[in-house]
Amino acid sequence: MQQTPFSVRTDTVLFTVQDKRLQVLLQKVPGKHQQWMLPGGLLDQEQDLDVAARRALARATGLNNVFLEQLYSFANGVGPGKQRVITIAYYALIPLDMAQGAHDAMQTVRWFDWQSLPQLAFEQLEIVRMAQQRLAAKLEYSTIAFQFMPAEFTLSQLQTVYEIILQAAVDKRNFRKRIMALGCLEETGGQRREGAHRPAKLYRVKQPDVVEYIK
Amino acid sequence: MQQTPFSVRTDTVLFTVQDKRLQVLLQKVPGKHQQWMLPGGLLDQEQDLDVAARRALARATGLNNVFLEQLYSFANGVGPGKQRVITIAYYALIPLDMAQGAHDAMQTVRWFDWQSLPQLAFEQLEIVRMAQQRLAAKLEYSTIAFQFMPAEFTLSQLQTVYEIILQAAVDKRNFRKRIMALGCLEETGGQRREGAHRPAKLYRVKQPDVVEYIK
DNA sequence: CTAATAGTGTCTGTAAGACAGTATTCC
DNA sequence: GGAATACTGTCTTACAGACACTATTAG
Repeated sequence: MQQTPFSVRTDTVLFTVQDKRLQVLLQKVPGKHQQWMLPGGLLDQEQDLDVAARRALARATGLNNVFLEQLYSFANGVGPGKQRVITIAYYALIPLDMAQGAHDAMQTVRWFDWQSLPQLAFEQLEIVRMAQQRLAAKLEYSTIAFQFMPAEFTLSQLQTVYEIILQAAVDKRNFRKRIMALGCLEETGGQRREGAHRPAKLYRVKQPDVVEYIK
Repeated sequence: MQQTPFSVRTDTVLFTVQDKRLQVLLQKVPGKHQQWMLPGGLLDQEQDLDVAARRALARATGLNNVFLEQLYSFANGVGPGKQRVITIAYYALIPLDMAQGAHDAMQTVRWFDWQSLPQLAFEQLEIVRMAQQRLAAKLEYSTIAFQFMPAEFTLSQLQTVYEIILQAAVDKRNFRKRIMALGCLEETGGQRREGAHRPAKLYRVKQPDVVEYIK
């Protein structure tokens, strides 16, 4: 059987929440002026797709050990005589306080509001859309939102993350009841003062690396 | 940048429910004695991965227009000097009354209870496990189970499908209450007699091609 | 009349959602 | 004391689950 040769790449939608917006990290297309793309790269001798995606993300941002999950695969760039490209899309989340680090690490990357991205290859826009949908869905039935949280955080911070991603206001009392009922958080004992008002209790996630299904 | 050449294949876990078991269709490995594999094939100039998966499935089984969804992608067969293979896994469902057709179409395929499969390549066993988990999860939050149903069916048949996939007994009254509340079914007006007992009403799915998220 | 499956309603407990006032701090 | 955010509890409603008897048929 005649086989077509393929290139295979992983591309990752890296999310964070910053400035009251859900943001996506994009990387400059090398050599091209003001063109952007998802961080990613061609697959070579990596054993594992996840490893390849993590490595490409680390190369672009300097970030390791982020939450990362496979999203969907696409066949792009079809055309007679062209080499075909298979894209394995991933999405990843980093805590609020690491976003600045990603930005500074190299000057080739930048955060964009996910709803006002610059020009991207068509399939990459589709990937971002799909990733945002998956993220919003997972907020409802898993503890994925904790992946956005720094080591210590207030419940108001967490609520803000939910409101931004779901694009809807959330009732404070019901939210706290629900979150605390999960049993995943514990008080650190510390407080945060940041204005002319009562200080907020700080919490931490008991098992920060575990994303659980709930309900 | 040096590129490794890849083969890309789609492999599909085709499910049906038959003989009170969730069954998976496997295909004989050509040339090999008593070895089985998931129906699938190498990708060539297909425009779309879904199209390729459907075509490979149709080639093996003669079936078209089945419910089919992408599952996950894997990088297999790693080894120095070897050509690497990327597998895009799919899963598909067919109605109870089409399973016999798939079996008869060619003598190269057979249904197996998903819990007692013959020897398979390791990654294919993993794919089946993952597909079964996805299917069981989707039963709870979507109308995917209707994809197993023939054009007309009884509520007891439908309940049996749920019980087999979830591997748990279901209360008849609560089940009917919940299913009818979805508003996806309508009575055909017909009945089915099949024994020394009261005949069952027949139902059909209002929009058989739509799988909805519920709750 | 027996055996076998189809069909049906109520009660109870739990979880989600609506809703408003007090507490603490900084200036 | 004013402004700003943290923090807390009750009531109502909807859905999920437990539970048992009648209906209809073939033989």
